[in-house]
Amino acid sequence: MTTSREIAQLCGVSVATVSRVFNQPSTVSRQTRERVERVARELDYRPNESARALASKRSTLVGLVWDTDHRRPGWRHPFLQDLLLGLKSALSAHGYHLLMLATSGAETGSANLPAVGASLADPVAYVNMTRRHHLGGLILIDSGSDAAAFAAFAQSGIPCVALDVAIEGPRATYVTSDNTDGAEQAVRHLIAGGHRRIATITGPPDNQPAIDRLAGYRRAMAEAGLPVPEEYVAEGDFYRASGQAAMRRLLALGEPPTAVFAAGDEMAVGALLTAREAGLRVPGDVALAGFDDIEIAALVDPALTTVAQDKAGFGVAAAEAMLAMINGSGGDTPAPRRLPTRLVVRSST
Amino acid sequence: MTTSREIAQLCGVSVATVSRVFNQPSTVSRQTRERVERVARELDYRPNESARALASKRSTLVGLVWDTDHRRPGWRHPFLQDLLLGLKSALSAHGYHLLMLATSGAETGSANLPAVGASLADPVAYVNMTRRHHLGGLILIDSGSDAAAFAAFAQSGIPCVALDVAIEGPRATYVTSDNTDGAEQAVRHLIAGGHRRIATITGPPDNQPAIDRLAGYRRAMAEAGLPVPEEYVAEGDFYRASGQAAMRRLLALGEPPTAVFAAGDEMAVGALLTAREAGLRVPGDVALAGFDDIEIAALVDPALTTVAQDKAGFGVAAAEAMLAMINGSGGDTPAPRRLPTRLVVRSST
DNA sequence: CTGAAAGCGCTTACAG
DNA sequence: CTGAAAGCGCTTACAG
Repeated sequence: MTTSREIAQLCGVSVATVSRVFNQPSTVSRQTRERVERVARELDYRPNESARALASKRSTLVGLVWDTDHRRPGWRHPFLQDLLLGLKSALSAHGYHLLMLATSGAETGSANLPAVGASLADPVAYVNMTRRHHLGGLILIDSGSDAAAFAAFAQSGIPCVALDVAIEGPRATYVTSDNTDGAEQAVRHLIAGGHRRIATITGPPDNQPAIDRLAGYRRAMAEAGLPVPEEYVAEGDFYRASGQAAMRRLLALGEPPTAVFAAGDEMAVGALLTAREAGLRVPGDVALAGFDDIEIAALVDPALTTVAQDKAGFGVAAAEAMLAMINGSGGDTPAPRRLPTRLVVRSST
Repeated sequence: MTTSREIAQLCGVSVATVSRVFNQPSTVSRQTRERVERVARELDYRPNESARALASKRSTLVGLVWDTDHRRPGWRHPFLQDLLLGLKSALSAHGYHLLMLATSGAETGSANLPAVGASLADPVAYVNMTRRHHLGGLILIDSGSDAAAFAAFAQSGIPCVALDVAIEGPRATYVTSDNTDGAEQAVRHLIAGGHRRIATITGPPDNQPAIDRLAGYRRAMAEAGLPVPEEYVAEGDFYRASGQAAMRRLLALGEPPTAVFAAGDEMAVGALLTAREAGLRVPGDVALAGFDDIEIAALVDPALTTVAQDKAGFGVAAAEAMLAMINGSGGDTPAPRRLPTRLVVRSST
């Protein structure tokens, strides 16, 4: 590994000048700058990240908080792969790397070293990791009910971008899909298909996207002047089994719905299975729409009408917000972003 | 952030002693050690990672090489989420974090700073990143045809663990499923079901798991004394569309197979769709088995018989191999691991 | 068993 | 525009 000292010697300048060429190029004369740049390129020089972070207190790392504790409900993210891909490529384009922060398992840490992993039960641990590594900020992926911990991060002053959960703080923002609008589109589509008895299967009541999707359902129903009897709002938890259970309850009703909007595709698939078991034709006897457009949505029979999110765009938007805060002058925290969704009509409606 | 200096002052010792308590505890008297440990715990002290890495030349980071260049064929990993989960939790348990290394996009790097991202076309860039960040090693995920680049990493002396691709080098090893055995199990199962005309849809011919699965198919066929006409080996690329195309070719044969083993579930699903289109009943007219046990395998109709890999165990095994090399005395590179697979019989056979 | 000192490779005021 | 110097917070021979 070539060091700044070697470059400096070869160019007949001090290491300070070499450093300036890469950090405040405008303060260096064009002549020296070009000389240093050329030699650096030839020797494939790049500053040592540990030294740079130590001296400048800023690294090129952005932390990812994604609690994978087995003991958590830990629902699988509907599109983690695309999300990571978007995050990573947008960060990469600006020279940043994504650090998946260790989460403390039961017996984290060696016998001697203090524990290294963090748990969302103890947000301070993450804050400490952020400072020890001089991370540029934290990207927060909700794994179920991390809102409280995320709020703590947001207050710490560390740049934070949360996905699908609203946070606020001096340097905190979030990215989400326009869940309300997406749900509204789906329910309007059902209404346009002639349905009037339309039920919904919701996500967990403390989950923001779930709340917003329910609001979209209610709004579309209200717009059309359709009633929403209490029993038509069946609670689920985004998992398939809860969709099955909710669908059984709906079908057992005196006046069962002729259409169901499930706030997540997994639940929609569960509802589909239950309808099939009950001998109902989909969409003939009951129409079904979901949310997320996960891979299996297109594959079940009948293929599921659903609301697609901009999966990779989600990651890109989060990365952009983070970079804006890192490079920004400080006061300019980006506003929350609400990405548009798109109704994908298939044969289940 | 409390520093080692503060701890030292509070304990009335030198920073050297504080450092020793955490790095070579046996060289410190029990009395001082306990005092330092207590104070450190009270102040929630943990060493600054940048400083530690700079001074010791070793960090608590392990790099993940996963090329996500859009221009690559970039087939989606069949179970990236579980893989990451396994990796992350096993690394976390030993205080290591996973660093997703930036890949150079088209225009990586700011105007002034040298480009930061690396491309597999230029393995040296990754090697440099490894040294600049003092990474403990590199975990290599193949995204299609990275074998050449991976071989270069393996020769660099950096601890490397590849997933599903065989590498060798002074400190290199790999983890894979027992693909041959898994395929053999699947094909034996078809044979046991009375089939004799059994075809296979393969993965790319340069892909190691694809090669091994084909070998397993051949072995099972040979064991049973069944012929394998050339046309019964239909090449695919692991994607669904290739499974459809291959299935069409197989069905057009003079003597079409009565059973097909696809070397990947996506292709098996493609084959299933094609069979359905052709008006064939599965498994009545043609039985189908896949490989991977991805989520949709259980969901298609009929549900797919397939070979399940130990998804999270994959990540754990890779992490363990890496940790063994990092903490090992040096000479002891772990032997490649071949994880057992498990046949999951469903209704497509 | 412990401390003083050098050093890891940078960055950043401070002078000039 | 440039350099000398201090410093970032640790670790690690080297003495004692």
